[in-house]
Amino acid sequence: MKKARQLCSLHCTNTTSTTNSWTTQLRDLAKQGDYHEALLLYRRLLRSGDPSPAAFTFPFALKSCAALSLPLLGAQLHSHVVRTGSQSDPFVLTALISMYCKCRFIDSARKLFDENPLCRTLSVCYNALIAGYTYNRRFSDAINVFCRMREVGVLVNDVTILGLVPGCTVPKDRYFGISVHGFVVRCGLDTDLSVANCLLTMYVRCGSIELARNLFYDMPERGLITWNAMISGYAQNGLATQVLELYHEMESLGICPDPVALVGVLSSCANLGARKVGLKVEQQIESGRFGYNLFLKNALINMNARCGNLVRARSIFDEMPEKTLVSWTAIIGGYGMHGQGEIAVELFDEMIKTGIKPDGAVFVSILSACSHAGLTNKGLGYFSLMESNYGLQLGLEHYSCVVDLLGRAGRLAEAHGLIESMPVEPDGVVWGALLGACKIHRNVNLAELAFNRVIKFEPWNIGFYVLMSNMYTEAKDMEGVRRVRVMMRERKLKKDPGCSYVECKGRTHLFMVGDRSHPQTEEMYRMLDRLEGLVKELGGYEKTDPDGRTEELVNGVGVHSERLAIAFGLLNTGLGREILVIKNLRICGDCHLFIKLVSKVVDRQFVIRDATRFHHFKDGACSCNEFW
DNA sequence: CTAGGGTTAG
Repeated sequence: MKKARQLCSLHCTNTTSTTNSWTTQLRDLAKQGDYHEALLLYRRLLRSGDPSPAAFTFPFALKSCAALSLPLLGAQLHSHVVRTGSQSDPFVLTALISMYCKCRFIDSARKLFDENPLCRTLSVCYNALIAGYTYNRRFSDAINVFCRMREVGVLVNDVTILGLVPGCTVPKDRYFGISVHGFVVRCGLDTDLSVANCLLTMYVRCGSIELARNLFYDMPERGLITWNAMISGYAQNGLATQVLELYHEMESLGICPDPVALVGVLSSCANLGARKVGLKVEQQIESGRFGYNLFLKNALINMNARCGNLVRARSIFDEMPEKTLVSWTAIIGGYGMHGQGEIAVELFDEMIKTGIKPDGAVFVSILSACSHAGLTNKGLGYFSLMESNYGLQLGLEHYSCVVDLLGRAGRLAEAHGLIESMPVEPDGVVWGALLGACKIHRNVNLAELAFNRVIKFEPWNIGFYVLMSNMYTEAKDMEGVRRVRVMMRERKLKKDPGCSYVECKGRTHLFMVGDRSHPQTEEMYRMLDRLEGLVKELGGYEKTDPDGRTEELVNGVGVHSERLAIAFGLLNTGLGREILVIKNLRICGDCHLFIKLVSKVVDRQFVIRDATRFHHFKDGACSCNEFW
């Protein structure tokens, strides 16, 4: 790149270029995205003394100003345009409007549009203004311009639609989106691939995945972008299994994916804990056939971390010459997920040192990492810095992390106090975190309060009823158990228990809470008793946990599923081998301490894989093997 | 003037 620039400047200074070749060079630079260089060239062009040829280069120079967000230079160019009488050139006009819009000077764009009579007859000018309003998130203004365009009879074309439709971003916008879709069909614009892709993405963003899917299967031809839009659409809506299905369909049709598709696939592998597919994709990427970029590396870090290979995730991270905030968030979240909060903390501090400005997402990662590792005060420290030091808004997700943090540490009153002092209305997640903490520390009174709040927000969430019922069982409050059971029956909620999986000799074994269905059940329970003895003997809980939390191996409700998975793994896998435990960590984040302790006691390595959306496979543990 | 992408607790 540097060499190309040197060549270019040599060329520019040493030859007596004609206007055309200057313009061509400028255009090429702008097209390559080398906007800075393009503007330097433009300046030299001006200095060459002849102002009139500059007119041809205005659109490219303006585009560069737009890309670099240089409104002052853009305005200078505008006056230059006026001086040279170029404001009757449609290309220049649209470039000016677009420049102002991209620089967030939308009112200047509007002024220009209103004051220039030529503008009001040209599709391209309307298009630029509509796209500009959309870009500046002034969707209703965009709609108004679109309506006026139709009133005055200016031709609506594909680009008009492409500028307007992305303004539909929230579910309620989809009604407008649907009406535009109808208009598009009536005008015959629906045969345009980019228009169809744009509509497809619109449905995804408005949360109408059904409509997106219908459109996808109705389309007579699909381009790579169509496939990608559908894959990311599923991925963003949490439909990870559908992503993998679509990816397989793509493969069977012989369509070669590109990095965009693979990012969506990897993200779904991460959510499913689908290691086999993930590794296959990673190998394909390494073969170099599909291209490689930053997005893909971040997706690989995330996939490896969530699929149990934290070491690999770390090495990809370490080898990245350029790390973005997302890279840091992924690796910090990875360590947090595996209960290695200390490393997460080190990484977070290192990130701050390198001058990266943290955002809300990375704070969620670090707070939850602290929570899982019992680093309560460390986490509280970060929380207090969020607003004061980094000027970040505290969201519900941060409050829920801190309630979880305090709650796990047994500081239930403080957790409750924090909820009461929140400037925003707490939601079900926040109350749910308190409820979970009450479960760990057996505070039935506070649990009742949290339970009553949480089911107001998520009455359909079976997990909370099960949790409360189990607490009553522990407290031998049979009346309480009955009350919860009645509520569940009234609401027609069926038990949908959490589960863990362990891989052994190529097969995946599934365990529910308190499971006794496995043929080796007796052996497994004996193994757990032995482990409990060993851990207690070594004073494991007290020594390991800086905040003195305790966690029992077996509770009154039934043995946690990951414990069964571990017991099974210890019984059935060879010495020195890693035991892979797959657990829905979002439902039960408690397993880390246990795994850490047992890992020490038996001197074996456990690899945890997070299968957040694994329950999509619950129809049969075997079906997941196809993906793994 | 113009269609697709990574990270976030319970």
